[in-house]
Amino acid sequence: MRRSREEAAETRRHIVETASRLFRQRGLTSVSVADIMGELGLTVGGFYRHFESKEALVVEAIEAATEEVVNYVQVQAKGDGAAQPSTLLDNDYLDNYLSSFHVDHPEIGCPAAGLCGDVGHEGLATKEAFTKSMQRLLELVARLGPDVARESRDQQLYAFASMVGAVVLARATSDKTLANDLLRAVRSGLLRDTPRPAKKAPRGARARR
Amino acid sequence: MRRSREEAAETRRHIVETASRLFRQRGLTSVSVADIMGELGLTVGGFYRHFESKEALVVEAIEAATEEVVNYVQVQAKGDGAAQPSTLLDNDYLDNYLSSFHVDHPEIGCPAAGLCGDVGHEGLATKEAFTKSMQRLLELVARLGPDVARESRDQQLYAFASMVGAVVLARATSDKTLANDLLRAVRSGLLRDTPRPAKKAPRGARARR
DNA sequence: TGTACATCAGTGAACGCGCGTTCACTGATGTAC
DNA sequence: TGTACATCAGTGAACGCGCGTTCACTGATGTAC
Repeated sequence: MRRSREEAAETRRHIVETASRLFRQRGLTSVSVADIMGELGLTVGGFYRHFESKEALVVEAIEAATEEVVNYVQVQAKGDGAAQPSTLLDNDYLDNYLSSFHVDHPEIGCPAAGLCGDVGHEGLATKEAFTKSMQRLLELVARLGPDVARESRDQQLYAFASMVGAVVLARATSDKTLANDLLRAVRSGLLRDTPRPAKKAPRGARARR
Repeated sequence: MRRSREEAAETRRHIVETASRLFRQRGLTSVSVADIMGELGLTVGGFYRHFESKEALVVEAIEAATEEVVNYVQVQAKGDGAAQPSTLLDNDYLDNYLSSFHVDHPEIGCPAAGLCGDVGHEGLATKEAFTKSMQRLLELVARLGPDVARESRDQQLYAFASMVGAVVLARATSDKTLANDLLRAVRSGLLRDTPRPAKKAPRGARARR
């Protein structure tokens, strides 16, 4: 039953991809190793040829989910008007993030919004992976987020917290109207707010942290 | 081994109180019925004399946690300067919510922040209880939140999402500095933001939804 | 007020089930000659 | 290039454990007379 190195590597990738999807969709605790392997038509035993523990997979799944959304957002941004990261683009990004589609599809959505609740109850390794993910996502907000978030790190953190909060709360409510109100309120709040006096923000590349 | 009606009622209250604390601290899935009963020195079997299922307890625990923090915040507000709900008070409320203490003590903290991640993966009854909780907490924000949140429902939702987001993310990170940055950024964002032109908000009672 | 009996709060063991992890086994893959 | 053998990806059953829930049982409480 041995598989070639290529096949094994592909299996490993499939496990991480499936885990990253299922964890965001149903939570870290509610998805078992058997669920993930089963989704791939494999049995549990083989899992431990690839990972030391479930927690090790959680860490890689968080990394994979983060790469996935970072790439997606960047491709989107380049794809439709390479010249300048315009306000229009900003709004597309915000609209996508604060959409019913995002609320209804955590499995392909932001890992910060999908996992923040669970990660609070997990071990150090998981929290560290989540922290790295947050830092990557904050870079995205700095480069592609609403104008207000380009001003300062504080503005980025504020925008990020409100966006994640809106999506997480929208997912936790049974009231569709309240969910949509939350999304709309945060969207318009972010588009309206303008930081203090003037101090025009540089549009160019922003130093990585 | 039968207990008096009073004793039984007290046991029931103890179960709800303990559950409300443990659920916020360790999550809905990670706390078992046996954990809760064990904390009270009782055995699991007796649980079902008081509740139809674990989910029924989850619903009551959410309600109890909400009442608890609503009462606490209102008493605080009345307690130290009854005359007017002043800006100073607002800042106390914000400071408490966006504090390291709140991040480190979910068991006595905001149920929206403590449970929103879990509730997304739960059944309808739980989501409905959580929705009611959110509505109660939004009233608090409207009455005691930062000035900005008194202007409109959108402002309340925006403030609420950013506050919950900050606390949930702060709890999920292993980086104390990032956690504190999030709290500070949202706090100063909420205190800075002033809604559009002027349109002074009424300070008096606000209609319940 | 006193007695007989029904009620039922809490016990402790058991139910079937799923969890993360381990392990002997399989047979195709990879390697050494 | 061909053969012998070691490796190891994946299988399937088992490990000990904890889960939510059920149930026969207990004895103090509550009630009917």
